[in-house]
Amino acid sequence: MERSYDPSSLEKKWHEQWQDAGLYRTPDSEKERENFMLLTEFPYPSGNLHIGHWYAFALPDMLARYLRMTGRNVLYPIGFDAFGLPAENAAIQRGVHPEAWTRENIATMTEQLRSMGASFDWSRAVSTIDPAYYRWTQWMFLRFFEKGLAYRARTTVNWCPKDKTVLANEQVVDGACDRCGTAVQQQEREQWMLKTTAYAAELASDLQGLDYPESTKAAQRNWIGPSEGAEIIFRLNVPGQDDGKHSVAVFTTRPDTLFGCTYLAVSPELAKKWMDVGWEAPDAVRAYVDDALSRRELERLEREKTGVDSGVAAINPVNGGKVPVWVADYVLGSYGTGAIMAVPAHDERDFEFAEKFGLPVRQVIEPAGGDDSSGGSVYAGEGVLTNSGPYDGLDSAQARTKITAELASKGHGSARTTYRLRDWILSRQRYWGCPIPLISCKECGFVPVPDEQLPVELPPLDDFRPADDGRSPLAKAAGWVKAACPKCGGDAERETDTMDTFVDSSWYFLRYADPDNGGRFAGEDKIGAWLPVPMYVGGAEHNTMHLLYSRFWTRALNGLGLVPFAEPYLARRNHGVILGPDGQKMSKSRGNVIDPDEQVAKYGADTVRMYLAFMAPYEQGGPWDPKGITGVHRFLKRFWAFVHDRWESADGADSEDAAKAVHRANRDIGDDLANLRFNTAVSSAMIMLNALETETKVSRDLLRRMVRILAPMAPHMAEELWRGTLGEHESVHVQKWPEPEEDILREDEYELPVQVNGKLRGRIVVGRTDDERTAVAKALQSPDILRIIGEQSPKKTVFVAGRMLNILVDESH
RNA sequence: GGGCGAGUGGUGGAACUGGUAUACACGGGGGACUUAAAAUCCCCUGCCCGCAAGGGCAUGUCGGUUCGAUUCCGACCUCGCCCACCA
Repeated sequence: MERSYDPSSLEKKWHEQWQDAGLYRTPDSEKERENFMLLTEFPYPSGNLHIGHWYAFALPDMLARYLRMTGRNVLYPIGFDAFGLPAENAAIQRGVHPEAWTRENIATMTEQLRSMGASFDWSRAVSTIDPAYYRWTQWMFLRFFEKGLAYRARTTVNWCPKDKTVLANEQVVDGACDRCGTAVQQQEREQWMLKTTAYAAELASDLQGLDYPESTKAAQRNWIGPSEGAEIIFRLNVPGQDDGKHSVAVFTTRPDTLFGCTYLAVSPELAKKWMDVGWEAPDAVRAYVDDALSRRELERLEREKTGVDSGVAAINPVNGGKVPVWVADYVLGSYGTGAIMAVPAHDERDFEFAEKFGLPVRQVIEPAGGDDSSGGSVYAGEGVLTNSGPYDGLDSAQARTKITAELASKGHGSARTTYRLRDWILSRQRYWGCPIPLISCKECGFVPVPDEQLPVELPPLDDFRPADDGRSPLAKAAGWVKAACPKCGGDAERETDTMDTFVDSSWYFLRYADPDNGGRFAGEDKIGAWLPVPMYVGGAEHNTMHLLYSRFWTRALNGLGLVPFAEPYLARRNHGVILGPDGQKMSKSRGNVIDPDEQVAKYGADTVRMYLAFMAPYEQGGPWDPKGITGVHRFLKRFWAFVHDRWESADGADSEDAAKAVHRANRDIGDDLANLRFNTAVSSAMIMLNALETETKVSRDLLRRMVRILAPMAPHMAEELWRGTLGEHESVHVQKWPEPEEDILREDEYELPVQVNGKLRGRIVVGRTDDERTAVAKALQSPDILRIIGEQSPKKTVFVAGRMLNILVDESH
């Protein structure tokens, strides 16, 4: 008796069944099965699962299931990246404790994630807010601290003068506090930093060996931004001080233009440093620096170039020429040395500045061949040196080498590669993050909390706003802050900053290998069994920061001998974004949000999974089409009905076409899933069913095969058919992926398209092993072809076995 | 300004390594079933000419290589994403 397809009851039934049976619990090793951790980016527990989560998890789940069926011991882990600002906002707005809010969200989302029917191993679920997890975050931090990779430095933070609070970057909207609208200022403070730049060169060069999309590699390279050039030292004449007593280093990629330098420009940040060490700067300079430093970087970028003459003069080391030193905020304090040699003739920015302030422009490069010089008065390209004394006539590349070498020999500079990458500012003045396990002692400085006292747990607190002095809310937990110095035993204070949440996600994949280990972040044997990650699937928005931080973190651990590999992820694939039906990003305010729970209620999880797979290439994504999903739903209903109908009536035999249709789908779906081509995998299944529905002879063997190859895509329906209709006892998800049989797929005869002069003119039936001569002979008997070529005999023929035959004749008139 | 990528029917898209362009699906048209609707099923559906057979045109534009180009090369146009006063 045929039952109608009722996804809601059968899906629920199997979720419970799978869970009770521990179907997706993954052992650390299995006989004759290769371990494979298929990693996806663990979610932030916002409290509600959206369609993007389905895209991120349900589709890789198809790959996980396929890999399992083809003999791998697949770990498909899940967890929660659960520290972060929204929990604090909820606490402040609604009076819920951040932890309570977060834990509740985790509970809700766990249920929603289960409804997806993904093959997560929940027994290994990791949550970054568990002290048992962040204990190891702290432990790793201390190892970095001991090695000098974690250090303290002054940097600026966003400061709201009205709320008297430090703001995270995402709390600054158009330069204003997102709560009160007050203009945000910059404030300097001491922060903990991680020395990511120590690994900049390796992080850039080692990309080569990784199986990442080209765009991801480019994003990484771009972010690290290696730039080759030279550091050049200029002696300074500072009024009121001995000439040449001080000096400044500048970074340039164009030492060949050194003779064209007509002034130096230093960043306000560097000028401030000079003042701090005793420079008696003119009032105008002080005013300018104060003003520039109070502005946000974005604002500095947007306005017209400004600056002020510092009164200091610099000596060009290559010719002894004297040039003025200006302070200008178009120079970045955080890049290179914070100072530049300005060459207005060959740099747009310097030219703009020079023009505004009447500074000289001195041309020292002539475009090679003399052809160019089109456009404005600034030639920024390479060429031949002029007005450059002994270097005249050299080309830019030669001059760079020579000038740099001669400067180096006199101690006036050196070749240098500079990176755009900055050190990682780790400190956050926040409650809901991982505490930094250090104690500040007046006598001993910053002292690590002893390992055996880890984790340093977050103290209970009622008010989660940052303290009025801009310190973290933790500063308000007086009892917690007070501590004895682990070194001298004297009165001391705990560090009150917490860590950036990117820390938590920098090593979570390691914990999946050994989530319950109480003695180490993960046992060495477990790490050896599971890591590095062979495949990491995630959103393109994490191609820069998360990926880079995580790569850095792993490299740092590797440097300490704590993990036996430098790169955490051997392969990476990105997925696209699902947009609303209007083609816009989904948002409540636009009213274009597709709620996955509603879709599941209407069509079932299998339909939602398969529609997401079908709608577009995975790396691309695109708009959700409310009509489009019906096509997939119809397919599943037809598949269901087909298997039911045919199971009872099936006798032993298949028609040849039926067997071909199934084995072809068998092969194609396998290839497609293995390569994350989910859209064509679904299409292959549809083609199979379309072909079968008109076939009368379909055997039970063939039906079994059909159900198994559908299992990765529609796990619930496949299980119900397999164990219900087909009467099997073991889950379909522990079955072997069937091998498509070559004998069945091989065609003894096939239709060969025949072209005449490159135009398709007919088809002939040829044997699989027919050679060119046979094919041509057959073609020349075909009326379709004869009609075109008439009496002519072929001038030339091109034959591609299995593909086509092209017959070339003289064009008739 | 730099980097990466994409332009194929009314729509989402398919096409292996240069070899039958438009698979699969949505939408549309027609029909069956039904009192009706939903659901389901069948047929048609790139454009132009033609009753038909058939022919011509078409993968952003223009060129090139080739027996043959959506695919490779060059120039251009358009769009998207990421980065950006990085010296």
